[in-house]
Parts: sequence; structure tokens; C-alpha cells
Amino acid sequence: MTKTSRVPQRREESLTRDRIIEASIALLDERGEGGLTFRALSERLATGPGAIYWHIADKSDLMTAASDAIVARTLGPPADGARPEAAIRAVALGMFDAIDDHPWVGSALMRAPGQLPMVRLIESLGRQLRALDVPEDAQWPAVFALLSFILGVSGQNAANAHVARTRGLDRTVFLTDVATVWSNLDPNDYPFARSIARHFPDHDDRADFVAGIDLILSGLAARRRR
Amino acid sequence: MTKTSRVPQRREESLTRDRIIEASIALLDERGEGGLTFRALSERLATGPGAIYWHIADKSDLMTAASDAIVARTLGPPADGARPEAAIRAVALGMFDAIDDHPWVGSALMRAPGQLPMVRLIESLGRQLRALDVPEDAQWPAVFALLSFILGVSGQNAANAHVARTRGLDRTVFLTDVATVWSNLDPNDYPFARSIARHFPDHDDRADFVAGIDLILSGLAARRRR
DNA sequence: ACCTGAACACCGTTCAAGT
DNA sequence: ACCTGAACACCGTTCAAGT
Repeated sequence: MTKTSRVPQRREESLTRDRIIEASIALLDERGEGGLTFRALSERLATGPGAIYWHIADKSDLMTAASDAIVARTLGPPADGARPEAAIRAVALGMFDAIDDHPWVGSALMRAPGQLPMVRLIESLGRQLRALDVPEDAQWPAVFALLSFILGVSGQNAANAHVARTRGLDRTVFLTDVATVWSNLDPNDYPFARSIARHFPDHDDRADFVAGIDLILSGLAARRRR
Repeated sequence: MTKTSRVPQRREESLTRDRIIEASIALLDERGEGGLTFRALSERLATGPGAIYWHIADKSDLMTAASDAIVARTLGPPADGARPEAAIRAVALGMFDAIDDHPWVGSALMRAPGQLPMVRLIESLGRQLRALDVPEDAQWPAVFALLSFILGVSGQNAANAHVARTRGLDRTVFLTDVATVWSNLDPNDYPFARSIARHFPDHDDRADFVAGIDLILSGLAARRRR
């Protein structure tokens, strides 16, 4: 029984922080937020749950590291060629698409205030605001507005993905259900919610996102003109 | 041993959905997000964990109902007297302050897409945008921008509160720590993050929040002028 | 130094049994 | 109709013991 030629459950490469993060991302992508557990992870890595703690501090460290890997490859090096407004739009859209692909990043980012993935995003946005000649003391409020908007959208998308997954129905079905409920609200109490429910199932999240970014950029431009 | 005169653990009033929600809010306020468990809740209500399931569907239902109670009393009836822009600012600031008092509402709201608390917020914002004479097809994008910004800030505040609670340090200490880390980042890679770290510990969250709302409102006003 | 895996102290949820 | 509380199927995390 010793030295059998194939021992498939035995891992070949040694356990590293990077391999753990890579496996976590795969698990999160495949099974959603709830899919990352130390048991599932250690099984996939052919080790015991305790081994992981040698390389990472705890689950929150793991989530932050996993989201940082996505954010780092999404933002990449700063795009120096583009005009600042276009660069901001590109940064924002990059994040939107990344979180569309990996919804769990939305909630992970939000739960890691002041951590590296957040710093990357703030840096990317802040540089472009400097390039836009936004006055020094208006830079942080503007970055904060863009950041908060991006995080808000990300969190909502993560929640939508989570609901869709746990209820086993896709996005369109879920939106249609919500639209139906909203359409049946009391017309006196909820006139606005009723009126927009109609346009709900066939509307474009990504377009709404761009519109939001552009609204903030317009506000910024209006300020500079004064 | 039977019929002792004082049986303090026996509850007086019958279990209702409202009493469960009220007790949940108290628990969340006192102990933070992690403080609401079915065991702690049933102990406080002098009942068994199973009893709660007769009145509420599951934990997500409970969180949504708890946050809805806060949102409902925060938004209240629409303030008809005020000018629309002032009314929007009032709605947003009301939410900011409510979530400052009950940080868990920030994450609960985000995890309840399409649910009642969200509808209330959307309705409050949407009405004022109609009153602002924003064209029909620009109303939803504007509501979405305001909503996402508010949710983004709420989520960040919830995360800050959670970190502060679990690490047992207050907000200022936490921010000072983050500022120190950021100040030591590589000057070539993170010039912007380094430069704002200085202003971090003594800056006003609420002012940043108002600035963000105003930026979106300015953007909206700029659009209308065209 | 790095890994193992049983054990601990929790969770949310269910359900037979009671009133 | 409403409540009880034990039991189930999980969690994240620790730690003595191994190599």
C-alpha cells in the first residue's frame, strides 16, 4: 500500500497564501458567497482546515485578500493617455464589470474599510481628480462620492446575485417578481415606485451605472465653472 | 417545587411579530450585527428558538423587518412644504443619522433588494425628483444614483462600526491607525492616498455625505439647464 | 517551519411533542 | 393556533500532536 503510483487526494505543490487565495476565488465564483468555508477550501486544497491558518489570519483576511486580487487585476496600471473624465469612467466601469463577474467582491470590498483593495480604488479615482484640476480641498469629497456610489451599486449587485442564487431563479425572473409586487402597491402611498415598476424588467443596470457616474462628473464640472 | 410565587423567566405578554422585531432592534443596537441570534433573542423573549419561527420566516426576514421599522420611522410622511432639493437633502440626512444610530441598518438594507424598506426610500426620493421637474426618463437614473450613494455610505459606516466593535476601539483610533498605514505607502504608487491620509482623523463624515448629495444634485441641475 | 484533524463553541433551522 | 426544546447539519477557530 505504500508508494502507490496515484494518490490523487495528496497535493503536489506546497500550500502557499497565493494558492489559498486562488482556490478561494474559484470557490466563491462557483458557489457564491456562502460557498467559501474552511472545510470546502481545505478539501479542495487537500489539507486540513487548520493548515490554512498558518498562511492567513482569519476569514475576513481571506475575503479581503481574494477581493484585492480581483481589484488589483481590474484596475491595473493607471491609464495615462486618456482624458481624466474618460479615465474615471473607465475605472468605474472596470469595477462594475469585475463585480458583475464576481459579485462577492461587492460585499467583500464594503467590509474592508481602509484595507488595500479600497486604497487601490481610492488612488485610481483620486489621481484622475487631480488631473481634472479639482481644487485640493474638493478632491476627497469627490473621491468619496464616486467611491460610495460604486460601492453602493456593487453591494446591490452582490445582493441581487445572492438572492438569485439562493432562490434559484435568474435575474430577469427576480426583477419581474419585484416589479409585480411594486405594481400592486397602494397608488396613494407609492405612486413613484408603481410608475417605475413597469420599466423594471427590461432596463439596463450598466447604463444606470454610467448615468450615475456622469451625474457626479457633471456636478463636479458645474462646480469648476463657478 | 411546583407553583413557586416568582417565575421571572416566564413572559407576560404573548409573542407577536412586533415584539420580536422590537427585541431584535434592541439586541442589534446593544450588541451589533453579530448580537442578533435566535438563541439570544428567544432568551430575551423568554421562549424557545422554535417559537420565533411561528411569526417570522427566517433570519433574513427578521433583519429586513427590523431595518424596515427604522426606515419607516425615519422617513415618516413626506415633507410637502420644503423645496424639492431641500427635501432630498432632508431624506438623505435622515437616513445618514438613522444609520449612524443603528449601523446594522446599513448592511441590512443592502441585503434586501426590492423589499419594503428599499421601496420606502425610493419612493421618498422619487417624489422629490418629480417635484424637481426631472424629465420622466431621467427620474430613475437620478433616484438610482442617490440611492446607491446613500447605500454605499451606509455600508461603509456599518463596516466601520463593525470593525470598531470587534476590535474594541473607537472610530477615531481606528481612523488614526488607517491614516498611519496609508502615510507609509509607497509615494510613487500611492501619492493620492498618502496625501489625504493626513486629513483623515479629523474629518467630518456627515459633511462628506452632504457634499456627495449636493454633487449629484448639482449634476442634475446642470442637466436641466441644457 | 509547516501541517494534521479532532474538538470546541457556536450558528440557523426543523420538528415531534405538547397545550 | 401557538409554543417548547432537543436535535440536525452546519459554521470559524484552536491546539495538541505529528513531520
